[in-house]
Amino acid sequence: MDDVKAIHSGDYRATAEKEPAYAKITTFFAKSREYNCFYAWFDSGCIDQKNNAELTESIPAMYKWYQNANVCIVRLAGAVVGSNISDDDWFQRGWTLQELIAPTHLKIYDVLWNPVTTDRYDIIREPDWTTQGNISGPLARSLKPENPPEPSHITHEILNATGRAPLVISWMVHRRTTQPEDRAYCILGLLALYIQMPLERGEAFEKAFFRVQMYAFACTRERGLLVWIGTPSVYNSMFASTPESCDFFLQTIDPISNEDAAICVIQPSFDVPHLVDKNTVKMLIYSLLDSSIISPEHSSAIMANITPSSQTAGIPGNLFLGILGSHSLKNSENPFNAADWEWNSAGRLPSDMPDVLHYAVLLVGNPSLLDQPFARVHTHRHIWLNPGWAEGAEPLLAGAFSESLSQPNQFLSLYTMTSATPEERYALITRGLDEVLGGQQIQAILAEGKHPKCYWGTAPTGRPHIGYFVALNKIADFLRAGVEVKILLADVHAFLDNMKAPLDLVAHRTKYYEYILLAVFHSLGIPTSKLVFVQGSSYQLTKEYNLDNYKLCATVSEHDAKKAGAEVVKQVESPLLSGLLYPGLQALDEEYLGVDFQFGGVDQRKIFTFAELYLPKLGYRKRAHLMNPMVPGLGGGKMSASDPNSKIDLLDPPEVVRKKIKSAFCEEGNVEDNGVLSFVGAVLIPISQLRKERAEGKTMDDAEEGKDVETTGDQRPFATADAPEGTLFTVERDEKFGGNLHYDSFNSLKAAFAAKDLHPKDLKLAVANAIISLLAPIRKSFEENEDWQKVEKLAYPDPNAKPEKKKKKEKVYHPPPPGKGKDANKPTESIAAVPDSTTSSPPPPIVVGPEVTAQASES
RNA sequence: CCCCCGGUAGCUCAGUUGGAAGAGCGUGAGACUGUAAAUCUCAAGGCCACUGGUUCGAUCCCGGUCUGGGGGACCA
Repeated sequence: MDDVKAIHSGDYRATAEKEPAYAKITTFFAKSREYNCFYAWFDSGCIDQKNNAELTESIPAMYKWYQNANVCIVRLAGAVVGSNISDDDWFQRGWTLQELIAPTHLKIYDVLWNPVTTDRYDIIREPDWTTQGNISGPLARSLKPENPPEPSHITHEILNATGRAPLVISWMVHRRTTQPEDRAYCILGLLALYIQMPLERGEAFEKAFFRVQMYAFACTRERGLLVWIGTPSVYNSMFASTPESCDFFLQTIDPISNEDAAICVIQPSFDVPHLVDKNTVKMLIYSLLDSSIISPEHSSAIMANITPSSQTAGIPGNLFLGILGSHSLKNSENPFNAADWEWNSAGRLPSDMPDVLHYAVLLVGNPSLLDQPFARVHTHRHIWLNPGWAEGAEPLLAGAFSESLSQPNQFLSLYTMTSATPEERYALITRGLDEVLGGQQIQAILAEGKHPKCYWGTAPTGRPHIGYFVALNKIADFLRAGVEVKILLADVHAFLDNMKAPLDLVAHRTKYYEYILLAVFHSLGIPTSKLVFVQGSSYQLTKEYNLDNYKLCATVSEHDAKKAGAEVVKQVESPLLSGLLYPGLQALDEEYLGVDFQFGGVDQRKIFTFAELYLPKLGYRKRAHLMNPMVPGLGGGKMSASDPNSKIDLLDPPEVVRKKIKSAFCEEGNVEDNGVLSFVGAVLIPISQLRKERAEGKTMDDAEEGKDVETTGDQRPFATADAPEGTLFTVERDEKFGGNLHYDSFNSLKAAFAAKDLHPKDLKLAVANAIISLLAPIRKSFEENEDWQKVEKLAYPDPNAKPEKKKKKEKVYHPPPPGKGKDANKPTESIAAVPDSTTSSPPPPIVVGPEVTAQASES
């Protein structure tokens, strides 16, 4: 229909009637009338190919449009009645697949508009769920052989069934499109109705194919998408890289035998904003069972082994089903890295294995084959497994599966909750905090053996300062306690809060924040693979979110909104409306991020109580709130982002750090109003504590802490080599004043300072050195990362560079005539200044200014 | 849409019947203390929003523009 496109885009009024496409369209309309249709739709004329928004909306919907049409009329451009119509190009193209499959009533004409059969309809499919198994009509089941499965044989029942994905995808193997990415896009509607996936023209096929699978999976949880054989997508190894991987309907695949094995690897990518959850793993097991990879008798044996009714049925022969996981890998790295699987070398699952994994591997087959690469199944020789599993020697494994099937949320929790009691976890989660609201909720979650979810949000406004260490360090505690942590980059909030980040900067600042937060986490030894970064605008602009926001606006009084934001939202003389929305959005985030509690500074308290009050009024669950203490500013008062001297930026170079610490207010013996001392208590001691515990191996759930390959910088506590056991902070001091001082707690340090045993200057030097050592790795990663540096320039344009030195207008001084002017009543002075001017005529202008030339007098 | 008021140093604001721009706070340097603060001494900083006009001369008077605030717009 390329000719139609020409009409569509060109000036058709003059030439339209001469175009062949015009005749085609009018005939199409005439045929439509024969089927009593008064409205007709055709793709090339009714979708503006240049309008990306329209495309995005249309493409997934087209399937539904075809399905709901009274009749779908097809004209084969390369066939005439009598020839073999199934050779026509229409059966080879990608976009035409849904035209063949979706309609309830399909009528096919040849190139001369002769109907290919005398029947009113050629293929009729019943759409109703009771009759969807029916397919009839003269061309149904007769155009092509039934095997391999062919679209003209397929009923809607099959298309709606779980496990349909490989079938649908396999049809694309032999179909083609003009644009490579369309080969992926055109099955979107078949896989998931009503899905909205942004289309990118010129996108590489593999990326497009991955996104189609991901969106379809997110939308439908169609587990058939996980069933494929071949090379995994580079974007996410859950999914196939090409449609050919799903083509096992077309080729003979031997079921897994005792001499064979299959491995599936689940690896979420950054594009999938959640970790592999238990249900995904479970679904993968089912999809393996569904697939023809596993022979029926093995399949039933596995089922028997994992269903709760049977105890220890055992799997015949060497066949076994195993599961592994790792959370130490970076998304981009090869999951088959031997080093990352070392923890399995003990021959059993680790006792503190979390139920949320970054990688999960399901294995079916003969473990002795794992030392060799497989032809059909992607795998790698480096995986090590304990063969003992195969013989059912690990009854826990079977127990885990049966547990998982009876209680969907308990999958693998057998392994995760053995190392620490709920009480210990709760104590770890809440230690060092200023206040906890709704702690019982967290205790209840822990008591059930589940992992609480939390989020910490930050609005990308000014450059982050060292106060961030308090919150970020606390997150290490959360991870150790098995909390799932999301980091919200609240870009929308940054804009709403008095436009602290203008719209053109906010995207860059978000990126900048992501870089710097990652660098800080790495410098603290916190494995970032466990953290999920979420950008606020990724969900805060959706329809549902906005509707909830409006609901909230109709619930909250202006007075309450204003009060809730009083501490956090910048208070100005004439506040903007956006500031009133701020607390509401933050409340909704708890629901939309699906967390159990929110974590933030005590300055967030009003917003937190606001959320606790109003979220239930929208029918949502009330969340718990944890608040960390605030670090006071160096000059006393708040550490404010707007006052550069009250804060130290995370990227400040050592000289600046020393200078700022030096100028801080720090009165001898004064422990109340002392920013330097408070910083030791709020940041340095906790970090030291964390490092000490890590050195002692007390990291509980977070086994990777400090071992992450990304970890940068010195990870020792702030204590010198000569410090006694248990020292958390050493103050180096000149022998003249008595030598080094060692403290094992903040209280002892504070007491020493109050008693004036510890001099402010010594403290300042020690603190400055500690801060410098904390910041060094962050600065280093900044200097090594060119992208980050580019983003920094875009995010924080130099204000001094912007106003291109306004040229000064030359000033011409016109002395007042004698007797006039300000000093007229002091005649001696003015006459002395202009001795020649005795008349009343004004003196000539005197040009003032260094670079003034003749131009001045011209003007 | 109508009326009123404002825009001067980083901040809060003075000021001039039109005659080379001021304070307080803040900032920087120095002195005094084993840090800082306090105190003292010194210093830096302004297209007086933009743009036309009147004038020998405009931050000031007049017009326009931009921008911020307050009030009104037939309800009492």
